[in-house]
Amino acid sequence: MRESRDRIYQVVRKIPRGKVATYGQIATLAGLKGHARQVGYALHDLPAGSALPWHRVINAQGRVSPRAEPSYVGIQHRLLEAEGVEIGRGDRISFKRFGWKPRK
DNA sequence: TGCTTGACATAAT
DNA sequence: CATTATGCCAAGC
Repeated sequence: MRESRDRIYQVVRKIPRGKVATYGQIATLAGLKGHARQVGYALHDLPAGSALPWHRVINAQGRVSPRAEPSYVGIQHRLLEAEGVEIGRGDRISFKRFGWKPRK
């Protein structure tokens, strides 16, 4: 559904620079609680060249979700590092430091 | 209309 | 800490 997708985009756009959020969080904030997968769907449908910070959206394990194209994972890592997000060993990100805390 | 799939999440092993 | 199993819900076919 495009409406849900728009809502997801709206939330993703709110992620501050240098922070990351999980799909579950995005889904909840978008009012689609429990539809974490739809978030991934929406992002997959996201056209390349979009100004949406999709790279700030990761899974609950603190890692970049493996995509069809492995190359994009590296790109995402680079984008995150460029924003000040440190990626530890095993491509892990500390939510303790870089987790986005949205206000209810 | 019904089965399969998926940029997920959480718990168990 | 890595892998597996199960639950979840919507979109594709």
